[in-house]
Amino acid sequence: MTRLVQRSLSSPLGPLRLVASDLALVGIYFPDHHPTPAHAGEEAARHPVLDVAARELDEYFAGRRRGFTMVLDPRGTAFQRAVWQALADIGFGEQRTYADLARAIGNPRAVRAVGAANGRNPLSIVLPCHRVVGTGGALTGYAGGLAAKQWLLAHEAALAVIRSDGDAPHGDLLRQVST
Amino acid sequence: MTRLVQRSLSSPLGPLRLVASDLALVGIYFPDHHPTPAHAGEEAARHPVLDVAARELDEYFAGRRRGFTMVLDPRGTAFQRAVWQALADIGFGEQRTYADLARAIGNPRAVRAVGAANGRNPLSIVLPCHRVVGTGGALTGYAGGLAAKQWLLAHEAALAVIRSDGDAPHGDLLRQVST
DNA sequence: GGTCGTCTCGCCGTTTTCGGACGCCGCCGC
DNA sequence: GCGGCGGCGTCCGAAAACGGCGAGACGACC
Repeated sequence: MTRLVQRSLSSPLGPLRLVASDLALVGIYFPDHHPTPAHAGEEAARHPVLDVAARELDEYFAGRRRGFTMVLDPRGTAFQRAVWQALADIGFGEQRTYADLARAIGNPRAVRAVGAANGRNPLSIVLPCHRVVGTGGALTGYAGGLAAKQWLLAHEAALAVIRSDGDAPHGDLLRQVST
Repeated sequence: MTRLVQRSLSSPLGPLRLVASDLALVGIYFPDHHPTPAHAGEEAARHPVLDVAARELDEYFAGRRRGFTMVLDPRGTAFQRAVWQALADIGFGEQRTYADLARAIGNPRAVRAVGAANGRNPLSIVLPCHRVVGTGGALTGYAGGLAAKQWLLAHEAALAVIRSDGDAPHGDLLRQVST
């Protein structure tokens, strides 16, 4: 396996850890990511992929970006990659249910397995597993914590519509959830 | 799945249970076959496949037959069928090692898997898994018990060579092994 | 110093076990 | 009735365990 490098990126959700191979981004992890990822590597000052990823994520958090262009290499089983691929089809500000995703990959009864694969998504934010919720609308879970999921959804919702009433309120939501 | 029928056949190795579908023979099992097969069905008085199988097995045990002609339908995974197919290429009185079989199916490192597939051979005797031994010559295992394997090998060895000194001695070998 | 045995460990398909980022259904409170 | 909550059933994939092995590494004997 090719050597991995990493870098920390500060964000509104705390310091994110970006991990890359020579060619592609393989991981984006929250401070206390669950389950704890195995990926690790040495710190890299200059790195083509990490540089792009860091810039685009900064833009995303600043509200100036809705999609990403860096090369991705999400590593997992065939099933997991199928699920993660389906994630990529969910547009900015949209939402899907776990059942939706199961149908999308042609395995409509694999609802729970989809949930598990979602939980193993190594590229949080870029592969938008935060846009997947329960059929009833419940957030149900997130590797970076439900508060982070809520923040991301609010962030996108605020930008997805044409707003006339000032700034997005999602700064507050982070506190709301952590009861 | 098509309905299965069965019949018991007495043999020098005890009563064998023959199982068939409408079209083909799917199982030949020893009295205390290990692992216990799932196949079961109603007793059949007249049945085209079972009739042929019973006759040919009788001839085999009597030393008047070296190959079989009935239609076979060994049910298993793709890998298992590949192994069982390779069994069919081992001639009467010959022997192969598990490593030989692994090479034969083009997967030389799958030695243990070959052993496992061998153990699941549903058509004992007809698909001659008894002709497969360890590299060192050890018998290593048999669904009908090592004594049965030993008996079959001796039975074939005795008939495979042109003998001038009377009858085959394999009746005794059954006792030898069960120490 | 061979050489035979025993032990260990790598291999690989199958089987079993495990656990969950679901979702239905029923109960309870209103 | 209606909505919300909680328990349980179900259904998957993932991971670990399991052999009908075999090659190599040691040790203990001639």
